[in-house]
Amino acid sequence: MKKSRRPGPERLHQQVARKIGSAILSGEFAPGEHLVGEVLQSAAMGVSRTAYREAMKILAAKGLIESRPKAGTHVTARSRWALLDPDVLAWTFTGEPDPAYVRDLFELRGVIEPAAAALAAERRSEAQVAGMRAALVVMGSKSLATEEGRQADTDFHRLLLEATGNAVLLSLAGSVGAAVQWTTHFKQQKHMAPRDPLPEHLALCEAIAAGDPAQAKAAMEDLLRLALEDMT
Amino acid sequence: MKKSRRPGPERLHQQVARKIGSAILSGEFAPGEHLVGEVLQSAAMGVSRTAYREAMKILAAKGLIESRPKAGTHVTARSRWALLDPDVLAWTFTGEPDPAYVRDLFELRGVIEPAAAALAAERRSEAQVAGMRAALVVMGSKSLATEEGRQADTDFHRLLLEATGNAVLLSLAGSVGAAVQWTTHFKQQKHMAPRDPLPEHLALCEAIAAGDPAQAKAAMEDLLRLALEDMT
DNA sequence: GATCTTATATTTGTATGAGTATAGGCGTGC
DNA sequence: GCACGCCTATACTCATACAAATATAAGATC
Repeated sequence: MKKSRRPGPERLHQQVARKIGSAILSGEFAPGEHLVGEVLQSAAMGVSRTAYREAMKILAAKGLIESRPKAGTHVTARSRWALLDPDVLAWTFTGEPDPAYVRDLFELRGVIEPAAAALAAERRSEAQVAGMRAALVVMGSKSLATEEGRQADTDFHRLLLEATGNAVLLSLAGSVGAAVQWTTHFKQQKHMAPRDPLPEHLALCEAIAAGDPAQAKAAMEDLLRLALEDMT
Repeated sequence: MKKSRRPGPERLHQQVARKIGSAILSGEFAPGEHLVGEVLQSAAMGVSRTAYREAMKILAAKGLIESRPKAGTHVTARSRWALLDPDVLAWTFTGEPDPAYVRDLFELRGVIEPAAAALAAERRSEAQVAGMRAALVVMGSKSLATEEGRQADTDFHRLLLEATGNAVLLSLAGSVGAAVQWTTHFKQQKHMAPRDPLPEHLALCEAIAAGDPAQAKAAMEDLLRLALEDMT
């Protein structure tokens, strides 16, 4: 699940953010719990205060923690966490993901993507249809077990969200896409052979190409239902 | 729009993050554009490199920028921005918000909240119903022009999302809620007297209390349609 | 005795300067 | 023309010192 485009080594402050972030998301640090001070903690981890503080700023930016002078740093309430942030998602899936969390994720997907499919059917351009078809051709030749196959799948869903012409929906693409990638990753890990999802994708694509919102929505709902059945 | 619970002064690195972040969101720095180096920029803003770098870490955590040694710091593609992040939202609304952006925001709300209302109708607890009713009582006594009235409105929608039992949906609550607050803020600024939205809220609340998903969804769609009519 | 005021100590925030590591650009050589 | 390795710009990391803020406790006042 490495990002092929950025092979650069993980910076020190990113490592620290990942460690503490994973600890928070795994429940090792509960909401409301106070972390030990910068000086002690950075010394304990063997990094400078600068690197540690920059990591804290990252976590604070994602809503996981909150710091104030004298009061120290404490984990915020779960409702304030940016659960759809790509990093938070990745940190969540470092350990065993909470089944309820995966369920919630698919539920959200079930809300967003059918509506997005309907919007895409209304507004898609010819170029976007061509792009989606091209992605499906790749999916047809490569399996989802390959990196290229998964990339084509992700591309297809991103193109669909782009076709909605809604920038906010598109900003969810990275999140939902990442979530889907992680779940398929787990699917692979458990040696479950997923069904070939190509037919549903083709039906969806054609509904969008035809400009039929209702049918596109129905096709997406079919696709998600079958994908969820594969999971459980 | 000040957070009454945290009156503390804005830290220096937060100020820097807000300034640069606002500049990015307003289009002053276009995606792909390179920012000048740390040393020069921090000196130009009259802050230390420490504060400036911590601000950069915040912006990077929200997906707005990306930094690498030698390559420098550049603004990332818009599709990678966390547009639903509370800070990003606030920075967006410091200037004149893009009408298309507001439209996209309401469109997303139109996708999420009806589905959430349906889920809430199925899963809400009695305590949650009581809480929602209490919020509506406050809304009935105080106008939306008052801080208490707006707070009650926000509370109602947050309780609704809590009642879905979906943590990911709940994490969107802060974002969508903030977005709604900002738009009503603009509504007030333009001296438009919004209609009293209480009747629709009551109908929605009763549908959820009755455990009727379809009716709850319809009631929420009514509410949003009327709210949007008020805006335009 | 209760409440407001003030002092203090602790923790995060800011500043500065030095040194390291990464990677883009450029020249050299093949 | 192309591949390789050096050079240098830039962000990254470190160490240290000082400033600002604020929760807590001590003190003053009613």
